[in-house]
Parts: sequence; structure tokens; C-alpha cells
Amino acid sequence: MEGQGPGPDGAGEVPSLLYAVKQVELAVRARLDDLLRTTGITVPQWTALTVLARREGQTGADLARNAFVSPQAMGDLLAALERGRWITRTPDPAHGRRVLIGLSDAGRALLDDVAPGAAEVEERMVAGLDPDQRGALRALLNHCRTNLTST
Amino acid sequence: MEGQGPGPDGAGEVPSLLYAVKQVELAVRARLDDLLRTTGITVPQWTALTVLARREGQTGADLARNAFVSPQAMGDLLAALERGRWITRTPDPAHGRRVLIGLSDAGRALLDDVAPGAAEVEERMVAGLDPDQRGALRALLNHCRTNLTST
DNA sequence: CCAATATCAGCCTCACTGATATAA
DNA sequence: CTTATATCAGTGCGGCTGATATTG
Repeated sequence: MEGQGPGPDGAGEVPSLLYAVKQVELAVRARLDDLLRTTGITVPQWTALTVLARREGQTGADLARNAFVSPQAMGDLLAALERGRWITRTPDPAHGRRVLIGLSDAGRALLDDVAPGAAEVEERMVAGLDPDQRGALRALLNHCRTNLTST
Repeated sequence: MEGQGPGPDGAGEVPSLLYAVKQVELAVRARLDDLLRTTGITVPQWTALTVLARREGQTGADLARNAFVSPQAMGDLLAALERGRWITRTPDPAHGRRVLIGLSDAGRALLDDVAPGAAEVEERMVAGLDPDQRGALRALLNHCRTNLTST
């Protein structure tokens, strides 16, 4: 039962909303780690696949911007996904240099397979919240994301 | 201006509240990376220091549980912090095996130094939200955290 | 010439598992 | 004997910077 400590004792004053976001994300990640352990892909890889499911035909650079990482980091992650045959990479016919990323059939099947478990994690997270509160949470998070990503 | 794509197109149905949490955390992390770039410590290391600032005298195992990582992972992180002289490690006089972690003067100074920048990141994140909304965000996040960490 | 993309090379932090020693 | 803690060893993913080639 930690957390309601005696309060400020000097150094640094923790910005506690940042900490709250981090704690939720850590707990979500631990649950997703358990969920994905048997699938052969990692949480970052699964996340990239879900982004692709929303829109295929993005480039590695697109995905890197979406995930706030360098193009090289995303390139390594995509190389791992390609080794596992979860994605397809086809040169853009219009643009000579770009390579468009898509989901393979196996990738689509994997997402379908994992979806119920992921939905369970989300349902567990928001258990006890009514629809209005869930909507508020979504709106607040989107607001924060927009604030942080605008110039 | 990407992200408000045409919506569901088949595979997997992304649990979008999990995605929203992840996106906010990614954006926060990118800002904190910039903030900490000149200090010589990383975001995970800074996070551990802020946890210590709230309560000193925890063991490595305590900190590992708080951060949802293995004791070994936290041990590595603490070793890096000790090499940089940001923390102190003193054997527990009562328990022969435990080692209690504290902040060094340099660690406290570093937190004080970084605090204004971190507060700016948090303020930027919640800009445009009134006090009630900020309170709601905190309450909702704590609710989610509790849901996910309970057995 | 310049901007964007992809890719190669080297490096490092921070996770993991497994095994071991010690102390309560 | 069991449990908790710390630590050593090996492994690997997922980040980073820098440099380079190619395309528009």
C-alpha cells in the first residue's frame, strides 16, 4: 500500500500525471507481454502490426514517425517482422525508393487470434467505468496526445 | 495530419484505448528524452530516481516490483545509476542481505535541476484542461492502474 | 543542390531466463 | 526447508548516431 507517502520531502517534486500515465502503460505492457508470450512476436512488433491493420501501404518512415522512433529503429523492427513472415514489403510502383508495408495472411490471422485477449486486457483496464467515463478517458488521452505532438 | 483514417478495414480490431494510452506515453517519452539528453541519464533511470525521491530506503526488489520488471533488470539499472554516483547503496543494518537505495546529493541536485522541465512537459500535456478535467484524468488513470494490477 | 527514404555498421540500455549464494 | 534478496552469466530486442546510396 504505497503511494500515499507523507508528501514532499525535498528533491525534485515528481510530476505525478506523467507518472500515472507511465504506470498504466507499464501495467498494460506487462499484461500484453503475457498475452503475446506464446505467439513469437513482441509488444512493439504487435503494436506495429495493429497500426498496419488500420492502414496498410505505409512506408517504414511513416511508421517510425507514428511510433516516435528513428527510421532505423523501425527498420530493424520491420526486418524482424519480415523474417517471421508477418508482413509483406513491396516496392512502391510510383515512387522508386519507397517500400510499402502490408500485412501478410499470417499477420492478419495473428491479429485476429490475439484480438480477443487484447480486448480482455482493455476491458479489465476500464472495468467499473461507465460509458461516459470511458468516453471521457478516450477524449482526455487524445487531448494530451495532440497537445504533446503539436509543434 | 494522419491517424483519423477511414476506420475498420478487417483484421484484428485494435483495442483503441490501449493504443491511446501507448501514444500518450510515447509522446511523453520523446519529450523527456529531449529534456534528459544533456544530463547523462536515461528516462528509465530518471523514473527510478523520482520513485526514490518519494521514498528512500527501498530495496532493488521493491523498485523492480514498482516498475513491473525483473529484479535483475532493476539491478542493472541501479548499477548504472551507482556508476554515475546518482544513488547510494547501504547494507540494511537490520537485515543482513538487503541493500537500501538512497539518493546521493548529486542525485537530488539532478532531480531539482530537471524538475522544471518535467513540469513543463506535464503542463504542456494538460494544457487546455480545467482543474476538474485534470482531476478526472488523474482519477481515471489511477482507476485503470488499480484494475490492471489487482489479481 | 536538396529533401526524403532505405539500409549498413557499430554501439548501448534495458529487458529476459537460469543458476547460485546468502540471510531471515 | 522455504522464502526473499542479491548477483553473476548469457541472450536478445529495440533503441541510438553516423555514413551512404538512391530517388524525386
